[in-house]
Amino acid sequence: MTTASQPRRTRTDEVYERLRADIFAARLRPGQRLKFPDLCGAYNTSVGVAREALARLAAERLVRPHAHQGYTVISLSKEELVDLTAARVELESIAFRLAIRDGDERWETAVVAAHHLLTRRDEAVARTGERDPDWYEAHEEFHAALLSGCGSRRLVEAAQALRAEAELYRHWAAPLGSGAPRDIAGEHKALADAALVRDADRGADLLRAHIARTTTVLLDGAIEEAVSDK
Amino acid sequence: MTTASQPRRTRTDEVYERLRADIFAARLRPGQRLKFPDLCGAYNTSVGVAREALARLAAERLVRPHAHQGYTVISLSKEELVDLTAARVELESIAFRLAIRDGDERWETAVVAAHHLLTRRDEAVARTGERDPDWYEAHEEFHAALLSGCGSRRLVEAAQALRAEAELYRHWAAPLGSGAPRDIAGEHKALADAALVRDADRGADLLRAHIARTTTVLLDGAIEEAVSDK
DNA sequence: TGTCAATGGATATTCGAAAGTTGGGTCGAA
DNA sequence: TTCGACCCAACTTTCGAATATCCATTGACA
Repeated sequence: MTTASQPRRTRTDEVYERLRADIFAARLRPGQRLKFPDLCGAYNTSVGVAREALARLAAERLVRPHAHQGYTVISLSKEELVDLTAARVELESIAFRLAIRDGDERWETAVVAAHHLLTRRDEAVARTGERDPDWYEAHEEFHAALLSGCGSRRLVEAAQALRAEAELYRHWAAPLGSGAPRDIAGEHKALADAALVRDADRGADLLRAHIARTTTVLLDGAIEEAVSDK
Repeated sequence: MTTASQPRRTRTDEVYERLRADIFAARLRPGQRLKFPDLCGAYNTSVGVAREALARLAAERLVRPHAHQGYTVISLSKEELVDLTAARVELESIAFRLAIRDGDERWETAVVAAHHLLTRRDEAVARTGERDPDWYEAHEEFHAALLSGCGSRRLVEAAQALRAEAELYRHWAAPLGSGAPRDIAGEHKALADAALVRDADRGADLLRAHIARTTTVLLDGAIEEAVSDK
Protein backbone atom coordinates (compact mmCIF):
# COMPACT_ATOMS: atom_id res chain seq x y z
CA MET A 1 0.00 0.00 0.00
CA THR A 2 2.19 2.76 1.23
CA THR A 3 5.17 3.61 -0.85
CA ALA A 4 8.77 3.89 0.19
CA SER A 5 10.00 6.20 2.87
CA GLN A 6 12.40 8.29 0.88
CA PRO A 7 11.59 10.58 -2.00
CA ARG A 8 13.53 8.31 -4.31
CA ARG A 9 11.08 7.51 -7.03
CA THR A 10 11.20 4.32 -8.93
CA ARG A 11 9.53 3.54 -12.19
CA THR A 12 6.98 1.40 -10.40
CA ASP A 13 5.97 4.41 -8.31
CA GLU A 14 5.22 6.41 -11.41
CA VAL A 15 3.10 3.76 -13.07
CA TYR A 16 1.31 3.09 -9.81
CA GLU A 17 0.40 6.73 -9.40
CA ARG A 18 -0.73 7.17 -12.96
CA LEU A 19 -2.87 4.05 -12.81
CA ARG A 20 -4.41 5.17 -9.54
CA ALA A 21 -5.15 8.59 -10.95
CA ASP A 22 -6.73 7.06 -14.03
CA ILE A 23 -9.00 4.93 -11.89
CA PHE A 24 -10.18 7.88 -9.82
CA ALA A 25 -10.50 10.10 -12.86
CA ALA A 26 -12.88 7.51 -14.31
CA ARG A 27 -10.65 6.91 -17.30
CA LEU A 28 -10.75 3.26 -16.37
CA ARG A 29 -14.14 1.75 -15.76
CA PRO A 30 -15.15 -0.47 -12.84
CA GLY A 31 -14.88 -4.11 -13.79
CA GLN A 32 -12.69 -3.33 -16.76
CA ARG A 33 -9.99 -5.82 -17.47
CA LEU A 34 -6.44 -4.52 -17.41
CA LYS A 35 -4.35 -6.36 -19.98
CA PHE A 36 -0.62 -6.22 -19.73
CA PRO A 37 0.01 -5.56 -23.40
CA ASP A 38 -2.28 -2.54 -23.29
CA LEU A 39 -0.85 -1.30 -20.02
CA CYS A 40 2.72 -1.59 -21.19
CA GLY A 41 1.85 0.38 -24.27
CA ALA A 42 -0.14 3.05 -22.50
CA TYR A 43 2.38 3.70 -19.74
CA ASN A 44 5.42 2.84 -21.80
CA THR A 45 6.83 0.31 -19.40
CA SER A 46 7.51 -3.41 -19.03
CA VAL A 47 5.40 -6.23 -17.69
CA GLY A 48 7.22 -6.54 -14.40
CA VAL A 49 6.70 -2.91 -13.51
CA ALA A 50 3.02 -2.97 -14.43
CA ARG A 51 2.61 -6.13 -12.40
CA GLU A 52 4.04 -4.59 -9.26
CA ALA A 53 2.03 -1.42 -9.67
CA LEU A 54 -1.11 -3.54 -9.93
CA ALA A 55 -0.10 -5.52 -6.87
CA ARG A 56 0.02 -2.28 -4.90
CA LEU A 57 -3.38 -1.23 -6.14
CA ALA A 58 -4.71 -4.64 -5.23
CA ALA A 59 -3.52 -4.00 -1.68
CA GLU A 60 -5.80 -0.96 -1.65
CA ARG A 61 -8.64 -2.98 -3.12
CA LEU A 62 -8.79 -0.73 -6.14
CA VAL A 63 -8.11 -3.62 -8.48
CA ARG A 64 -8.81 -7.31 -8.10
CA PRO A 65 -6.42 -10.10 -9.06
CA HIS A 66 -7.68 -13.15 -10.93
CA ALA A 67 -5.23 -16.00 -11.05
CA HIS A 68 -3.98 -16.51 -14.59
CA GLN A 69 -6.38 -13.89 -15.87
CA GLY A 70 -4.68 -10.73 -14.79
CA TYR A 71 -6.32 -7.86 -12.98
CA THR A 72 -9.58 -5.97 -13.26
CA VAL A 73 -10.63 -2.62 -11.87
CA ILE A 74 -12.79 -3.18 -8.81
CA SER A 75 -16.47 -3.70 -9.53
CA LEU A 76 -19.12 -1.50 -8.00
CA SER A 77 -22.34 -2.88 -6.58
CA LYS A 78 -25.03 -1.78 -4.20
CA GLU A 79 -24.24 -4.63 -1.84
CA GLU A 80 -20.62 -3.60 -1.60
CA LEU A 81 -21.57 0.03 -1.11
CA VAL A 82 -23.80 -0.94 1.78
CA ASP A 83 -21.03 -2.99 3.34
CA LEU A 84 -18.51 -0.25 2.78
CA THR A 85 -20.76 2.38 4.28
CA ALA A 86 -21.48 0.29 7.36
CA ALA A 87 -17.78 -0.12 7.96
CA ARG A 88 -17.06 3.55 7.40
CA VAL A 89 -19.83 4.74 9.67
CA GLU A 90 -18.54 2.69 12.56
CA LEU A 91 -14.85 3.24 12.00
CA GLU A 92 -14.95 6.95 11.38
CA SER A 93 -17.39 7.73 14.14
CA ILE A 94 -15.36 5.87 16.74
CA ALA A 95 -12.14 7.50 15.57
CA PHE A 96 -13.75 10.92 15.59
CA ARG A 97 -15.09 10.30 19.06
CA LEU A 98 -11.61 9.41 20.29
CA ALA A 99 -10.11 12.44 18.58
CA ILE A 100 -12.59 14.75 20.28
CA ARG A 101 -11.77 13.14 23.60
CA ASP A 102 -8.01 12.95 23.26
CA GLY A 103 -6.99 15.40 20.53
CA ASP A 104 -4.53 18.11 21.47
CA GLU A 105 -4.10 21.66 20.23
CA ARG A 106 -2.25 20.55 17.17
CA TRP A 107 -5.26 18.47 16.21
CA GLU A 108 -7.63 21.38 16.74
CA THR A 109 -5.38 23.54 14.62
CA ALA A 110 -5.28 20.97 11.85
CA VAL A 111 -9.08 20.77 11.83
CA VAL A 112 -9.42 24.53 11.63
CA ALA A 113 -6.87 24.77 8.86
CA ALA A 114 -8.37 21.94 6.82
CA HIS A 115 -11.85 23.37 7.20
CA HIS A 116 -10.70 26.79 6.12
CA LEU A 117 -9.14 25.42 2.97
CA LEU A 118 -12.24 23.36 2.21
CA THR A 119 -14.39 26.46 2.58
CA ARG A 120 -12.22 28.30 0.09
CA ARG A 121 -12.50 25.44 -2.36
CA ASP A 122 -16.25 25.40 -1.82
CA GLU A 123 -16.33 28.97 -3.01
CA ALA A 124 -14.39 28.01 -6.09
CA VAL A 125 -16.89 25.25 -6.75
CA ALA A 126 -19.73 27.73 -6.38
CA ARG A 127 -18.10 29.92 -9.02
CA THR A 128 -17.21 27.25 -11.54
CA GLY A 129 -20.21 25.06 -10.81
CA GLU A 130 -18.12 21.91 -10.77
CA ARG A 131 -16.02 20.06 -8.27
CA ASP A 132 -12.44 19.86 -9.39
CA PRO A 133 -9.61 17.67 -8.12
CA ASP A 134 -8.61 20.44 -5.73
CA TRP A 135 -11.94 20.24 -3.98
CA TYR A 136 -11.72 16.48 -3.62
CA GLU A 137 -8.24 16.83 -2.19
CA ALA A 138 -9.35 19.39 0.36
CA HIS A 139 -12.38 17.27 1.24
CA GLU A 140 -10.22 14.24 1.83
CA GLU A 141 -7.80 16.27 3.92
CA PHE A 142 -10.60 17.67 6.03
CA HIS A 143 -11.97 14.25 6.86
CA ALA A 144 -8.48 12.96 7.55
CA ALA A 145 -7.86 15.89 9.88
CA LEU A 146 -11.03 15.17 11.85
CA LEU A 147 -9.71 11.73 12.76
CA SER A 148 -6.04 12.57 13.05
CA GLY A 149 -6.20 13.25 16.75
CA CYS A 150 -7.56 9.86 17.70
CA GLY A 151 -4.23 8.57 18.88
CA SER A 152 -3.78 5.61 16.57
CA ARG A 153 -2.15 5.91 13.18
CA ARG A 154 -3.58 2.55 12.18
CA LEU A 155 -7.14 3.60 12.92
CA VAL A 156 -6.71 6.68 10.76
CA GLU A 157 -5.17 4.70 7.94
CA ALA A 158 -7.88 2.07 7.99
CA ALA A 159 -10.52 4.75 7.74
CA GLN A 160 -8.58 6.44 4.98
CA ALA A 161 -8.42 3.26 2.93
CA LEU A 162 -12.17 2.82 3.14
CA ARG A 163 -12.74 6.45 2.26
CA ALA A 164 -10.65 6.07 -0.88
CA GLU A 165 -12.81 3.18 -1.97
CA ALA A 166 -15.93 5.18 -1.25
CA GLU A 167 -14.62 8.04 -3.33
CA LEU A 168 -14.65 5.74 -6.31
CA TYR A 169 -18.39 5.29 -5.86
CA ARG A 170 -18.80 9.02 -5.52
CA HIS A 171 -16.96 9.69 -8.74
CA TRP A 172 -19.06 7.25 -10.69
CA ALA A 173 -22.45 8.07 -9.25
CA ALA A 174 -22.09 11.73 -8.31
CA PRO A 175 -23.63 13.24 -11.44
CA LEU A 176 -26.63 10.97 -11.05
CA GLY A 177 -27.59 11.54 -7.44
CA SER A 178 -28.53 15.17 -7.75
CA GLY A 179 -32.08 14.73 -6.59
CA ALA A 180 -32.20 16.03 -3.04
CA PRO A 181 -30.49 19.37 -2.51
CA ARG A 182 -27.99 19.07 0.25
CA ASP A 183 -26.00 21.53 2.29
CA ILE A 184 -22.68 19.74 2.36
CA ALA A 185 -20.76 22.82 3.40
CA GLY A 186 -23.07 23.20 6.37
CA GLU A 187 -22.50 19.58 7.36
CA HIS A 188 -18.77 20.12 7.26
CA LYS A 189 -19.05 23.26 9.35
CA ALA A 190 -21.14 21.43 11.94
CA LEU A 191 -18.51 18.71 12.10
CA ALA A 192 -15.72 21.21 12.64
CA ASP A 193 -17.74 23.00 15.31
CA ALA A 194 -18.49 19.81 17.20
CA ALA A 195 -14.79 19.03 17.14
CA LEU A 196 -13.80 22.39 18.57
CA VAL A 197 -16.38 22.43 21.35
CA ARG A 198 -15.44 18.84 22.16
CA ASP A 199 -18.91 17.43 21.88
CA ALA A 200 -18.14 13.80 21.18
CA ASP A 201 -21.72 12.55 21.04
CA ARG A 202 -22.86 15.21 18.65
CA GLY A 203 -19.73 14.90 16.54
CA ALA A 204 -20.09 11.16 16.17
CA ASP A 205 -23.76 11.47 15.27
CA LEU A 206 -23.07 14.16 12.71
CA LEU A 207 -20.35 12.12 11.08
CA ARG A 208 -22.53 9.01 10.94
CA ALA A 209 -25.26 11.01 9.29
CA HIS A 210 -22.81 12.69 6.93
CA ILE A 211 -21.48 9.38 5.66
CA ALA A 212 -24.81 7.61 5.56
CA ARG A 213 -26.45 10.46 3.68
CA THR A 214 -23.94 10.28 0.87
CA THR A 215 -24.65 6.59 0.49
CA THR A 216 -28.39 7.17 0.42
CA VAL A 217 -27.97 9.62 -2.40
CA LEU A 218 -25.78 7.21 -4.32
CA LEU A 219 -28.16 4.30 -3.81
CA ASP A 220 -30.99 6.35 -5.25
CA GLY A 221 -28.92 6.93 -8.34
CA ALA A 222 -28.07 4.10 -10.64
CA ILE A 223 -24.89 2.20 -9.96
CA GLU A 224 -25.79 -0.91 -11.87
CA GLU A 225 -24.60 0.27 -15.22
CA ALA A 226 -21.07 0.51 -13.97
CA VAL A 227 -21.25 -3.03 -12.63
CA SER A 228 -22.30 -4.81 -15.75
CA ASP A 229 -19.21 -3.84 -17.68
CA LYS A 230 -17.05 -6.70 -18.74
CA MET B 1 -3.39 -9.65 1.42
CA THR B 2 -6.17 -11.64 -0.04
CA THR B 3 -5.21 -14.01 -2.77
CA ALA B 4 -7.04 -14.88 -5.93
CA SER B 5 -10.56 -16.13 -6.00
CA GLN B 6 -10.08 -19.57 -7.41
CA PRO B 7 -7.96 -22.40 -6.11
CA ARG B 8 -5.62 -21.94 -9.06
CA ARG B 9 -2.29 -21.60 -7.40
CA THR B 10 0.50 -19.68 -8.97
CA ARG B 11 4.13 -19.78 -8.04
CA THR B 12 3.84 -16.39 -6.41
CA ASP B 13 1.16 -17.78 -4.10
CA GLU B 14 3.48 -20.48 -2.91
CA VAL B 15 6.42 -18.18 -2.20
CA TYR B 16 4.08 -15.70 -0.53
CA GLU B 17 2.71 -18.34 1.79
CA ARG B 18 6.08 -19.77 2.65
CA LEU B 19 7.50 -16.33 3.37
CA ARG B 20 4.52 -15.46 5.51
CA ALA B 21 4.83 -18.70 7.42
CA ASP B 22 8.52 -18.09 7.97
CA ILE B 23 7.82 -14.67 9.40
CA PHE B 24 5.22 -15.97 11.82
CA ALA B 25 7.33 -18.96 12.73
CA ALA B 26 10.06 -16.53 13.73
CA ARG B 27 12.48 -17.98 11.21
CA LEU B 28 12.86 -14.45 9.91
CA ARG B 29 13.61 -11.77 12.44
CA PRO B 30 11.92 -8.37 12.74
CA GLY B 31 13.95 -5.74 10.94
CA GLN B 32 15.89 -8.33 9.01
CA ARG B 33 16.74 -7.40 5.46
CA LEU B 34 15.41 -9.68 2.76
CA LYS B 35 17.84 -9.85 -0.13
CA PHE B 36 16.68 -11.15 -3.45
CA PRO B 37 19.66 -13.40 -4.09
CA ASP B 38 19.09 -15.14 -0.76
CA LEU B 39 15.35 -15.37 -1.27
CA CYS B 40 15.68 -16.81 -4.74
CA GLY B 41 18.05 -19.42 -3.43
CA ALA B 42 15.99 -20.31 -0.38
CA TYR B 43 12.66 -20.61 -2.17
CA ASN B 44 14.11 -21.72 -5.47
CA THR B 45 12.45 -19.06 -7.56
CA SER B 46 13.19 -15.99 -9.64
CA VAL B 47 13.41 -12.34 -8.73
CA GLY B 48 10.09 -11.34 -10.20
CA VAL B 49 8.18 -13.89 -8.20
CA ALA B 50 9.91 -12.99 -4.97
CA ARG B 51 9.22 -9.35 -5.67
CA GLU B 52 5.51 -9.86 -6.07
CA ALA B 53 5.30 -12.04 -2.99
CA LEU B 54 7.00 -9.29 -1.01
CA ALA B 55 4.62 -6.71 -2.44
CA ARG B 56 1.72 -8.72 -1.07
CA LEU B 57 3.32 -8.99 2.32
CA ALA B 58 3.94 -5.24 2.25
CA ALA B 59 0.20 -4.79 1.77
CA GLU B 60 -0.29 -6.60 5.06
CA ARG B 61 2.39 -4.50 6.69
CA LEU B 62 4.43 -7.58 7.45
CA VAL B 63 7.37 -6.28 5.45
CA ARG B 64 8.44 -2.76 4.63
CA PRO B 65 9.70 -1.56 1.25
CA HIS B 66 12.74 0.70 1.02
CA ALA B 67 13.28 2.22 -2.38
CA HIS B 68 16.41 0.82 -3.99
CA GLN B 69 17.23 -1.09 -0.86
CA GLY B 70 14.77 -3.92 -1.06
CA TYR B 71 12.52 -5.10 1.73
CA THR B 72 12.88 -5.70 5.44
CA VAL B 73 10.73 -7.65 7.85
CA ILE B 74 8.62 -5.24 9.87
CA SER B 75 10.29 -3.86 12.97
CA LEU B 76 8.75 -4.26 16.39
CA SER B 77 8.61 -1.46 18.93
CA LYS B 78 6.68 -0.59 22.02
CA GLU B 79 5.26 2.53 20.40
CA GLU B 80 3.87 0.54 17.50
CA LEU B 81 2.46 -2.06 19.85
CA VAL B 82 0.63 0.64 21.77
CA ASP B 83 -0.76 2.11 18.56
CA LEU B 84 -1.73 -1.31 17.28
CA THR B 85 -3.46 -2.23 20.50
CA ALA B 86 -5.41 1.02 20.62
CA ALA B 87 -6.68 0.39 17.10
CA ARG B 88 -7.56 -3.22 17.84
CA VAL B 89 -9.39 -2.43 21.06
CA GLU B 90 -11.66 0.05 19.32
CA LEU B 91 -12.17 -1.85 16.12
CA GLU B 92 -12.81 -5.26 17.61
CA SER B 93 -15.04 -4.05 20.39
CA ILE B 94 -17.26 -2.09 18.03
CA ALA B 95 -17.48 -5.01 15.62
CA PHE B 96 -18.27 -7.41 18.44
CA ARG B 97 -20.94 -5.07 19.71
CA LEU B 98 -22.56 -4.98 16.29
CA ALA B 99 -22.35 -8.74 15.95
CA ILE B 100 -24.09 -9.23 19.28
CA ARG B 101 -26.80 -6.81 18.20
CA ASP B 102 -27.29 -8.03 14.65
CA GLY B 103 -25.84 -11.53 14.46
CA ASP B 104 -28.15 -14.29 13.34
CA GLU B 105 -28.32 -17.97 14.22
CA ARG B 106 -25.56 -18.84 11.82
CA TRP B 107 -23.30 -16.44 13.67
CA GLU B 108 -24.21 -17.95 17.05
CA THR B 109 -23.50 -21.37 15.65
CA ALA B 110 -20.13 -20.29 14.32
CA VAL B 111 -19.17 -18.89 17.71
CA VAL B 112 -20.17 -22.07 19.49
CA ALA B 113 -18.28 -24.21 17.00
CA ALA B 114 -15.13 -22.10 17.08
CA HIS B 115 -15.16 -22.02 20.86
CA HIS B 116 -15.58 -25.74 21.04
CA LEU B 117 -12.60 -26.33 18.80
CA LEU B 118 -10.51 -23.86 20.76
CA THR B 119 -11.39 -25.66 23.98
CA ARG B 120 -10.20 -28.93 22.51
CA ARG B 121 -6.96 -27.35 21.42
CA ASP B 122 -6.58 -25.88 24.89
CA GLU B 123 -6.67 -29.39 26.26
CA ALA B 124 -3.97 -30.41 23.83
CA VAL B 125 -1.87 -27.49 24.98
CA ALA B 126 -2.38 -28.54 28.59
CA ARG B 127 -1.08 -32.00 27.72
CA THR B 128 1.93 -31.01 25.65
CA GLY B 129 2.67 -27.84 27.61
CA GLU B 130 3.20 -25.85 24.46
CA ARG B 131 1.05 -23.94 22.01
CA ASP B 132 1.31 -25.39 18.55
CA PRO B 133 0.22 -23.93 15.21
CA ASP B 134 -3.11 -25.71 15.61
CA TRP B 135 -3.87 -23.74 18.74
CA TYR B 136 -3.01 -20.45 17.08
CA GLU B 137 -5.23 -21.33 14.16
CA ALA B 138 -8.16 -22.14 16.42
CA HIS B 139 -7.55 -18.99 18.43
CA GLU B 140 -7.59 -16.87 15.31
CA GLU B 141 -10.75 -18.57 14.07
CA PHE B 142 -12.48 -18.03 17.37
CA HIS B 143 -11.81 -14.31 17.36
CA ALA B 144 -12.80 -14.07 13.72
CA ALA B 145 -16.05 -15.88 14.52
CA LEU B 146 -16.89 -13.43 17.29
CA LEU B 147 -16.87 -10.56 14.80
CA SER B 148 -18.26 -12.39 11.79
CA GLY B 149 -21.85 -11.46 12.55
CA CYS B 150 -21.27 -7.72 12.56
CA GLY B 151 -22.67 -7.24 9.08
CA SER B 152 -19.68 -5.77 7.31
CA ARG B 153 -17.06 -7.89 5.64
CA ARG B 154 -14.69 -4.95 5.55
CA LEU B 155 -14.91 -4.37 9.27
CA VAL B 156 -14.05 -8.00 9.91
CA GLU B 157 -11.15 -7.93 7.48
CA ALA B 158 -9.71 -4.76 8.93
CA ALA B 159 -9.77 -6.29 12.38
CA GLN B 160 -8.24 -9.47 11.02
CA ALA B 161 -5.35 -7.58 9.46
CA LEU B 162 -4.54 -5.88 12.72
CA ARG B 163 -4.80 -9.16 14.60
CA ALA B 164 -2.29 -10.74 12.26
CA GLU B 165 0.17 -8.00 13.00
CA ALA B 166 -0.43 -8.39 16.71
CA GLU B 167 0.22 -12.09 16.45
CA LEU B 168 3.73 -11.28 15.32
CA TYR B 169 4.32 -9.49 18.60
CA ARG B 170 2.86 -12.41 20.48
CA HIS B 171 5.17 -14.87 18.78
CA TRP B 172 8.25 -12.82 19.56
CA ALA B 173 7.42 -11.85 23.09
CA ALA B 174 5.30 -14.75 24.28
CA PRO B 175 8.06 -16.74 25.99
CA LEU B 176 9.09 -13.64 27.91
CA GLY B 177 5.79 -12.46 29.32
CA SER B 178 5.11 -15.42 31.52
CA GLY B 179 5.00 -13.46 34.74
CA ALA B 180 1.35 -13.11 35.68
CA PRO B 181 -0.64 -16.32 35.46
CA ARG B 182 -3.67 -15.76 33.33
CA ASP B 183 -6.82 -17.72 32.63
CA ILE B 184 -7.04 -17.25 28.92
CA ALA B 185 -9.45 -20.13 28.46
CA GLY B 186 -11.74 -18.50 30.99
CA GLU B 187 -11.60 -15.22 29.14
CA HIS B 188 -12.55 -16.94 25.92
CA LYS B 189 -15.43 -18.70 27.58
CA ALA B 190 -16.72 -15.43 29.01
CA LEU B 191 -16.57 -13.89 25.54
CA ALA B 192 -18.53 -16.75 24.02
CA ASP B 193 -21.11 -16.57 26.82
CA ALA B 194 -21.61 -12.84 26.41
CA ALA B 195 -22.15 -13.41 22.70
CA LEU B 196 -24.80 -16.07 23.26
CA VAL B 197 -26.77 -14.15 25.89
CA ARG B 198 -26.52 -11.07 23.64
CA ASP B 199 -25.00 -8.81 26.26
CA ALA B 200 -23.31 -6.23 24.06
CA ASP B 201 -21.97 -4.02 26.85
CA ARG B 202 -20.39 -6.89 28.72
CA GLY B 203 -19.08 -8.48 25.54
CA ALA B 204 -17.41 -5.29 24.38
CA ASP B 205 -15.84 -4.70 27.78
CA LEU B 206 -14.56 -8.25 27.98
CA LEU B 207 -13.02 -8.04 24.54
CA ARG B 208 -11.37 -4.71 25.29
CA ALA B 209 -9.88 -6.17 28.43
CA HIS B 210 -8.85 -9.35 26.65
CA ILE B 211 -6.89 -7.46 24.02
CA ALA B 212 -5.44 -4.87 26.36
CA ARG B 213 -4.28 -7.51 28.82
CA THR B 214 -2.22 -9.28 26.20
CA THR B 215 -0.49 -6.03 25.40
CA THR B 216 0.23 -5.31 29.03
CA VAL B 217 1.91 -8.67 29.35
CA LEU B 218 3.96 -8.07 26.24
CA LEU B 219 5.01 -4.60 27.31
CA ASP B 220 6.31 -5.99 30.58
CA GLY B 221 8.47 -8.35 28.62
CA ALA B 222 11.31 -7.05 26.53
CA ILE B 223 10.61 -6.24 22.94
CA GLU B 224 13.57 -4.00 22.38
CA GLU B 225 15.99 -6.72 21.45
CA ALA B 226 13.97 -7.61 18.41
CA VAL B 227 13.95 -4.00 17.29
CA SER B 228 17.64 -3.35 17.27
CA ASP B 229 18.40 -5.97 14.65
CA LYS B 230 19.75 -4.59 11.43
C1' DT C 1 -30.06 -30.74 -31.98
C1' DG C 2 -27.27 -30.61 -27.98
C1' DT C 3 -23.05 -31.88 -25.57
C1' DC C 4 -18.33 -32.60 -25.24
C1' DA C 5 -13.50 -32.78 -26.67
C1' DA C 6 -9.76 -30.86 -29.41
C1' DT C 7 -7.46 -26.81 -31.47
C1' DG C 8 -5.61 -22.20 -31.99
C1' DG C 9 -4.94 -17.52 -30.65
C1' DA C 10 -4.42 -14.46 -27.00
C1' DT C 11 -2.89 -13.61 -22.52
C1' DA C 12 -0.71 -14.22 -17.91
C1' DT C 13 3.22 -15.94 -15.59
C1' DT C 14 8.01 -16.91 -15.03
C1' DC C 15 12.68 -16.55 -15.88
C1' DG C 16 17.60 -14.89 -16.46
C1' DA C 17 20.35 -11.26 -17.83
C1' DA C 18 21.30 -6.19 -18.55
C1' DA C 19 21.11 -1.58 -16.52
C1' DG C 20 21.08 1.56 -12.72
C1' DT C 21 21.63 2.65 -7.77
C1' DT C 22 23.47 2.30 -3.16
C1' DG C 23 26.73 2.26 0.58
C1' DG C 24 31.18 1.26 2.01
C1' DG C 25 36.00 1.32 1.45
C1' DT C 26 40.26 3.32 -0.35
C1' DC C 27 43.26 6.75 -1.68
C1' DG C 28 44.96 11.38 -1.56
C1' DA C 29 45.09 16.19 0.15
C1' DA C 30 44.95 19.48 3.99
C1' DT D 1 45.15 12.41 11.69
C1' DT D 2 40.85 14.00 9.49
C1' DC D 3 38.02 15.09 5.83
C1' DG D 4 36.37 14.56 1.20
C1' DA D 5 36.12 12.67 -3.42
C1' DC D 6 36.34 8.69 -6.01
C1' DC D 7 35.80 3.82 -7.01
C1' DC D 8 34.20 -0.86 -6.50
C1' DA D 9 31.28 -4.67 -5.29
C1' DA D 10 26.74 -6.02 -4.14
C1' DC D 11 22.29 -5.34 -4.76
C1' DT D 12 17.84 -3.67 -6.58
C1' DT D 13 15.28 -2.54 -10.46
C1' DT D 14 13.93 -3.16 -15.13
C1' DC D 15 13.46 -5.43 -19.34
C1' DG D 16 12.14 -8.72 -23.14
C1' DA D 17 11.89 -13.35 -24.36
C1' DA D 18 10.33 -18.19 -23.13
C1' DT D 19 6.87 -20.96 -20.94
C1' DA D 20 2.35 -22.11 -19.17
C1' DT D 21 -2.49 -21.24 -18.98
C1' DC D 22 -6.99 -19.77 -20.37
C1' DC D 23 -10.96 -18.89 -23.40
C1' DA D 24 -13.53 -19.17 -27.58
C1' DT D 25 -14.32 -21.62 -31.58
C1' DT D 26 -14.64 -25.50 -34.26
C1' DG D 27 -15.67 -30.07 -35.24
C1' DA D 28 -17.17 -34.70 -33.94
C1' DC D 29 -20.25 -37.70 -31.70
C1' DA D 30 -24.47 -39.12 -29.36
